[in-house]
Amino acid sequence: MSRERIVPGTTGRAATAPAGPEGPASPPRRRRDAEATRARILKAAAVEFAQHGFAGGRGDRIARRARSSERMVYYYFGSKDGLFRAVLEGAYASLRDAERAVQLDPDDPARALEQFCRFVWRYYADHPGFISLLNTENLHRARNLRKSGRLDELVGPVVGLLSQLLADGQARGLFRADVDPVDLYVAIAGLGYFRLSNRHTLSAVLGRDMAEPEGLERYWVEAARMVSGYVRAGRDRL
Amino acid sequence: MSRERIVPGTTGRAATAPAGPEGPASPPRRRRDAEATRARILKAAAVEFAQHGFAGGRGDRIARRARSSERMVYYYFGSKDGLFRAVLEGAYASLRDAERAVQLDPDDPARALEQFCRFVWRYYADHPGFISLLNTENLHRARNLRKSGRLDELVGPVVGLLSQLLADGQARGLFRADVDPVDLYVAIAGLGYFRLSNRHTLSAVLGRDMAEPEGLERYWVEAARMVSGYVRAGRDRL
Amino acid sequence: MSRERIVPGTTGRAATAPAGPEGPASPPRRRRDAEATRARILKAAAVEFAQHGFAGGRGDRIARRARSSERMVYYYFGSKDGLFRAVLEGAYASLRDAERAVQLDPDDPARALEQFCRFVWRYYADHPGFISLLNTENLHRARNLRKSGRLDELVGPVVGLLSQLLADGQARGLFRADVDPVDLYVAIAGLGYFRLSNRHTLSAVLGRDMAEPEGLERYWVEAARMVSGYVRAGRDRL
Amino acid sequence: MSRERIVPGTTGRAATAPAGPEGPASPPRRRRDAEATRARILKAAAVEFAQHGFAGGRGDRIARRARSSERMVYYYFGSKDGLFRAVLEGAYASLRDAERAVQLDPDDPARALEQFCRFVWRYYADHPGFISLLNTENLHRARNLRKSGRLDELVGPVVGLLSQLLADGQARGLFRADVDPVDLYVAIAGLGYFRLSNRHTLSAVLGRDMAEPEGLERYWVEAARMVSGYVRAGRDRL
DNA sequence: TATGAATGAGAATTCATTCAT
DNA sequence: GATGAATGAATTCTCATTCAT
Repeated sequence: MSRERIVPGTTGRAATAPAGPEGPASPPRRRRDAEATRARILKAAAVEFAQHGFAGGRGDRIARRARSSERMVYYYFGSKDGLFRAVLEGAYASLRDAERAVQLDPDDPARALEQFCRFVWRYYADHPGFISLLNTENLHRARNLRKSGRLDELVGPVVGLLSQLLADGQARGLFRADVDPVDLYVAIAGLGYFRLSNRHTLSAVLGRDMAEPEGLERYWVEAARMVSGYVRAGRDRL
Repeated sequence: MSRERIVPGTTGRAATAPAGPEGPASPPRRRRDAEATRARILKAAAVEFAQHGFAGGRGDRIARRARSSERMVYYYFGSKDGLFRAVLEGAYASLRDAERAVQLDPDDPARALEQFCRFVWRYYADHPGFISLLNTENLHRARNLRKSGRLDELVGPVVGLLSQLLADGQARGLFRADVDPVDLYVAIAGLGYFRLSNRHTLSAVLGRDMAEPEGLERYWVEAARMVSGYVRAGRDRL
Repeated sequence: MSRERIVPGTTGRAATAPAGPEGPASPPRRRRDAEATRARILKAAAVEFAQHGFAGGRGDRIARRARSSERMVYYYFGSKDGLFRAVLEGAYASLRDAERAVQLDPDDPARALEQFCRFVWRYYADHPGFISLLNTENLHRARNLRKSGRLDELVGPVVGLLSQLLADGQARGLFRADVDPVDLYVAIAGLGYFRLSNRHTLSAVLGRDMAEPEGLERYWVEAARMVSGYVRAGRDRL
Repeated sequence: MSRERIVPGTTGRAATAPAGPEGPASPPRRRRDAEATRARILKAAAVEFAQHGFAGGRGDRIARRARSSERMVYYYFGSKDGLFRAVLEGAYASLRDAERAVQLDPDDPARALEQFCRFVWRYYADHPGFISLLNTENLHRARNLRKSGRLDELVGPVVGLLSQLLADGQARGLFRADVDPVDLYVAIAGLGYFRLSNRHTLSAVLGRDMAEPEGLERYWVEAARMVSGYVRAGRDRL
């Protein structure tokens, strides 16, 4: 593990080369094989690590799911560690891309805040594998993330969005002035994350399916109320 | 793994029965040793699984930390699965015991609610291993917990306490009437859990140490406000 | 490789526990199994490494030759490195034991010198595996030997013997006074070592079997002359 | 390994033919590149095999050091075996070339003998990789050398030179008559070879750096005395 | 002449577990 | 109640090599 190795293929995202003047119809040339193989492995690994964690993740299952060989895993990613890191980076990159695409109502900070919450929570609900990956990475004390080198690139604009939104609301006298955006983000995230990340133990203990859509929707409605009420102006002295 | 085996020794907590009125008496020699060994293994395993997860947990490290042998691990717990289950049960039992001991102000529901939140959050802060164990168990879709058989016995009174507290507040016209205690519990728990369970990735991404005591305290103050504001009567229509 | 591991069994030589009053007839008790297994592996490894070097040595062949399993190799020696180190230490220990047992004529330094040469040369001829092991260890720049920790214990009295012998001869006026014992030892050793260590390439190139007993004996006779002539008094000015 | 394959390009030395009378001319482009690549690979392989032996030698390291690819290694040399053989042949060819160039004083056999020794010993000192290669080839029982086919071509005139020199000295009554040139050559070679080939273990055991220039020079002086004394006439009966 | 992708076979090492006493 | 010896079956990773272009 962790030995430095020369690794072929592109490290970045798959070739989304602009089609250019020759039109969009270029056939999948041979070269794509490499990237396709690499991508299949990466995807299979994401599933495997999400399902079994890092230590529990098995190379042969990844290879099988990717319709490739264990050998290719090492060819493209060098080590199990390297593969996990690539999966993790991919997961963060996807989140960042989603964050960049969020649409918040610029004219209604209160509405925008709810949209923000909904985006965060829905992302968790739609990406259970991401939650699992984060848990695994935290088990590792974020060592892969810290080693990544691409960290800057991977961090999304989410806190910035929230800051902006809060500033807007404050400027309009709608929101109170003493809210820390980072802490608020953590609170919002926690409200959505925990219910899903711990759904199995919670379901076992509380006797209620935590991921069931209607219950989840009801919960989100209340959680959004909690957040909205908290930021509302005129409630500072509580 | 997983094979059921007949295993000697008690499965429950070690006999730490207070000697009581019969005096200090000579300690039962042999039995004592056995239970001491078993307890050391259990503790060592709790540390190991918290640090490395289930799949990443190593029998030899557990044995070494317990100043015992791998052989003894199997002697007492039958399998790695069995050992993990025992650790998990122990963790839940400890939580339950703590929950049973919570003191909430019976005359001031608002204060009681804050005490409740503080208890939950502090428990997480004081038991990082418990968080890790829960994450691992959720990775396993709670299969150990569900298989446990002792589940009833392990579930603490925490939701009951919250329900009671809410009912008190409602009766006094302090709290709104439409709060679901389970969802509120999940929200409270999430507010405290996520920040700590994901502290390493959050710290890496947000550039702020999420477990640092002062920051944590400030966060808890705000989170408590969020919860208090949410349950307060007269805010239903929001 | 090289990870520290707890390794069972004695690290030293096999139990040559003095029989004591109960007589020498103690039957091979169970306990001996471990040492017997360990010894078989060690011997098999010595053969394997001598035949194929370290990198070319195969664990499965060692296991097969030892009538054991690869697993046991790791049980007893922790790693391939550890096994090689044990083999090397064993080889040096055997040499040291042989050196301790050399008999040199105390009354005839000239004769003693020839006995000394003969001992060294014969040891090489009788232990081709030792030569191969030394070559392998030199390929590794003696890293195992230096890491050994038991180095003092492993170095034999051979240079001391030669020094003594030279001193005796000088005291009697038989040997010249300016001979460096270490350099002389290296010269003597080289005279015997090279012919055997390089016998295959030499045989191929020179067209004569370098290890053939009669040719070897003739060579030794001449080499002994060379050494004797060199140390003889009255030849200093050459 | 070992499979015979049809391989392009010359097996012998790269075309370093002096341009001669036909002038400097424009260098043949393509061919030049190919041979340069081949030569770089060969050199890199020599270093790699000298450093790690045959089994320990790694194709990727060779490729990297040669600023080429593993693929090219196979393109030019067909197999690891083939590559090693080429390296070995190159090493012997270089030795032969050096031997052909030795200058021995034709008028002073005693001096010539010392020159001979010095040449042999210095060659070892200047070519530690050659020593390592020989050791590796002896580990393989000289199978590559024997299979080479170019063996005649590769054997240098060194024993012939020594024979001639001895005959000269005998003719002049300076040297004794019963010296076997092959055995003497082996003795001389051994005196120089062993100290360097085993320098690491010797240094570890004897506590003195065997390759340190001054110590080495002193040793050579004494070793030359040993050889000179041995061949001198009038000492036959010893 | 060159190269990137791919690979089967095997290597070292580890893991959870059991046997015999 | 305890232990040292043993092990089958993985598991990660490497190696020399070949394919297709």
